[in-house]
Amino acid sequence: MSETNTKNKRLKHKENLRKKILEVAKELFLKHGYDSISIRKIADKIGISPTTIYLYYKDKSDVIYALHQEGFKMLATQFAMLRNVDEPFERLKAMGRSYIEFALENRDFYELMFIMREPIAFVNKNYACEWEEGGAAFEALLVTVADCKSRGYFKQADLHAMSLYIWATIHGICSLKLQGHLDHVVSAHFPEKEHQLNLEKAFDTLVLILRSIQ
Amino acid sequence: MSETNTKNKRLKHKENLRKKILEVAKELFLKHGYDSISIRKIADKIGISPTTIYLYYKDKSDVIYALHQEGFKMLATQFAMLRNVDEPFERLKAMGRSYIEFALENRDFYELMFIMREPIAFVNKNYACEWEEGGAAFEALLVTVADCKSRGYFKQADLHAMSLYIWATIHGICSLKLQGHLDHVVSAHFPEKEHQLNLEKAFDTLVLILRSIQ
DNA sequence: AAATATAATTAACAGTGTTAATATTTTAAA
DNA sequence: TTTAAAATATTAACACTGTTAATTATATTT
Repeated sequence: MSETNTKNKRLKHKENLRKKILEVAKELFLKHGYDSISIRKIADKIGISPTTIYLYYKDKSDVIYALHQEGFKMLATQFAMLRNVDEPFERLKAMGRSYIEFALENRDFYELMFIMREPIAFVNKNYACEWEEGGAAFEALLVTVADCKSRGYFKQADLHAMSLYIWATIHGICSLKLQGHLDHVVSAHFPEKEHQLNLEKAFDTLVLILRSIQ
Repeated sequence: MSETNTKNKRLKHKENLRKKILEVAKELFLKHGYDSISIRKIADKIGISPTTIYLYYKDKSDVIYALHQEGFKMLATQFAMLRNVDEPFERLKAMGRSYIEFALENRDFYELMFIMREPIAFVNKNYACEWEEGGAAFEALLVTVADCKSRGYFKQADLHAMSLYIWATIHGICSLKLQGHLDHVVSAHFPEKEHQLNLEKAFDTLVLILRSIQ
């Protein structure tokens, strides 16, 4: 009885400290960016020794991968709210807007999830399996595109290719925006234009095009 | 006479060492990736002291920015070969293929040029102007899209928005491919498909769509 | 040849991730 | 309850990183 009790306490403590490490890592990440996530800084903030962290995470990229997973949970939560949009093309548009909104409001997380190589390199070398969270998000897109097709949209295109294409386009828009390329290049050629609108205009163009190929 | 001569010699020596530093940095970059570009490693390879590099480049991000510029020269060279393609839509397709080819054959350079934040942060903080090389590449796209429009393509869409959209789409395809997301996510859902084709299929979808909205 | 620029170096600072050896604390058995 | 064992945490150290200030060496000019 008391054995299992103490065991549970230890397990709970382990879990708590593991969570605490992730929490502090997230705090550093959101406050001062990716580069200032440091094992030593995390340890200092918690009040433990840097090496203790290695008892809870394999290495630094393990911590970063945990952060990566956090981000996908956030995105999944946002996507889940769109399930009640019945008309598939409307849902597709809403997903696009939601994705862009996520990218703009969680820039660092988006970078970690879709731009940086480190987290996916970690999962490749350690788990040797696939990328569950990302796969789930892509599945949501696939289902919606399939629904669109069943209602007469995108007749000429392959489901697989079409989904990939849509994701690539919206990711491209977000990626260029976040890295500053969008405003930078465009302002050089269109100094009079309002930069904030570039992203919206690119998205509207996608919607326009998708509608026109119905 | 002899004064200017010795002055020239010194200037030449300065230029040569500056070039040598960049050359070695490029070598390290291409052989072992971005992360193994280190001031100390560059210095060791040349046989000079690490601090000497600071007499030729402001700091590490200055070296990396120089590498960044190298990449844009390479891309410009590749684009220049397409000027003789007369039919604008054919030229647009060729540019897209050329861009993708560049990304696949110079993965590290592409990452440095369009994905990483460091070089553009450097130019922002130091030159306070714009991003010439990138601007030139975008201008080439703009001109081609304008030519397409003048021949009846993309009637409904704005030149500006359309160009941005095309760039974003192709960049998105390249970006997802290079970071491994493309194959990773898709293979989870389509294990039987050939991964190499994902990129081509996404590009073909773009071309199909662009043609259909003529 | 001496004075003066220029160029390059050494030494040091303040960081980084990570490992091996050691100490401490907690749990289980005698 | 005391002792052996297991789990947990720490210190010290290694091998790196970019970068700066002070110093030395080299080349140019007076």
